[in-house]
Amino acid sequence: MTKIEARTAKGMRDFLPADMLKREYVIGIVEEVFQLYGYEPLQTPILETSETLLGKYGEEAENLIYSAKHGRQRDSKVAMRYDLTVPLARVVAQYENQLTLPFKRYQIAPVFRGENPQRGRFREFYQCDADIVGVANMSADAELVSLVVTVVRRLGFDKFTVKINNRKLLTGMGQYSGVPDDQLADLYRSVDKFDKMGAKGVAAELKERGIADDVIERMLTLLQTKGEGIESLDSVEEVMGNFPIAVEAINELREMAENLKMLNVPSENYQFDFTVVRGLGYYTGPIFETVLDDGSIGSISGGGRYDDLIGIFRKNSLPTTGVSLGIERIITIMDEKNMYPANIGGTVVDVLVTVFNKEMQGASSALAQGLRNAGIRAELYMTDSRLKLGKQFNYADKKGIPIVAVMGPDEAEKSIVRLKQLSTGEEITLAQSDAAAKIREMLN
RNA sequence: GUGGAUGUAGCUCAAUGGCAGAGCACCUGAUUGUGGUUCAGGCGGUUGAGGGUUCAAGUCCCUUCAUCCACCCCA
Repeated sequence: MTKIEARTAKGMRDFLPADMLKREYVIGIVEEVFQLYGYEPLQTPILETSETLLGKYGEEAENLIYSAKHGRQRDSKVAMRYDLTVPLARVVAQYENQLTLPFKRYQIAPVFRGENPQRGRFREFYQCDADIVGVANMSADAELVSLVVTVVRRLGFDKFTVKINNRKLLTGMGQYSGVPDDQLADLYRSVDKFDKMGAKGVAAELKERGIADDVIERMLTLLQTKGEGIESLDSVEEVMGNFPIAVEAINELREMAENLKMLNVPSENYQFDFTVVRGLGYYTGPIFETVLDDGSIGSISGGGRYDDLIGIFRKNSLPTTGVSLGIERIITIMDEKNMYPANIGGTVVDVLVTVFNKEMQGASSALAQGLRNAGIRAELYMTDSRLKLGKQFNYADKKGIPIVAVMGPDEAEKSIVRLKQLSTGEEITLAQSDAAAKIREMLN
């Protein structure tokens, strides 16, 4: 029989135990902070009806949506979720009578995109979303920024910035500069590359798209408006005070700034940056994304307001804003910089209980069960070959199990046990009834 | 979708067109109540796949597949 090559599909990954322990550490912090801010868990299916997913993300993104069908189906009527935001909109519309507004939910789950994988980018990846449905004012948007800052700080990052902009402001700038309405999308796409290409690169690309030189110049000057805190907002308002949509945008950002202050968000962790665009089509108001100051990877979180999305599933829309943490990128960086506590990774086992010989298996099993009942994560040694203590120690050492409990005839007879801490080689003998307490002490 | 790089043992990699190798890992023993070190031995291959050139191909040529990196886009 020919063997099937063991491999994962393109862009898909397995997480072995050592990786999973790190992921669970990161996800645990994210979830803890989400709950600290009062967000509730939600789970939705991986498969949604195609109708639910299509037409929400823009043409380019739509090409990356996986469809799914079973063997007896000719056409695919369902597709794999592309993010967690559209499913949320669906849920809100579907269960509105069971939900109390404002609805604050979080969801940590895999999503699927048929992109070409590269560093920190995969076809299946986890998103960690927190969203607020039913609040139109900026206290919601500011809370999300505060939430992101708290998560990222707790994970051990200190040099990072949440860049904040407003879709309405971009539209206003386009109108002021004289960009035709039908070219606004092109404009956004080019401006989005500001980080990589700089002002000159963006200018060149806009020119290529057929936008006039003087328009480009006005636009780029506005985009690059800089200033401490809300100063940049003042400067932009001076120029665009006559454009209602720009004024609306600026007022929203001012309101956000006030709220961020009330929430004590460290000022070095956020700034207004008018070059932030964000790709997804559904954003309508403030938008934000988080970048590490050393620029080592793309954004590690993104979000913004999408007041119209729920309206696709329901007669009246609901004001909604949300944020998504890019946990895969965060983990990529944390792996590279080894930002995990020392006790993360390796194994979950606290103690290995040895088995001296076949006759002694009962005594060892009883000890292991006793430890488990006391809350100690105990592994009972198992093998198909000859039982040898040396091999059992070797096994514990290789797996990174910190403590070995030696249980032999002498110990069984006297109801004692020998505990050995592998890191120090230190060994003590004590009553079996005291073992759990002692192990707990040795683990600290 | 576009461009570049790379595919040899489980992993990391060698091998002028001339016998497919090393290190690590794994298993066994030295060592029948104690791990990391050491020593001895063992397991392990359709050189990604298919075709071509040649007395001879891991090596050269063609095709194809896969992976990685970058672009596009995005978390």
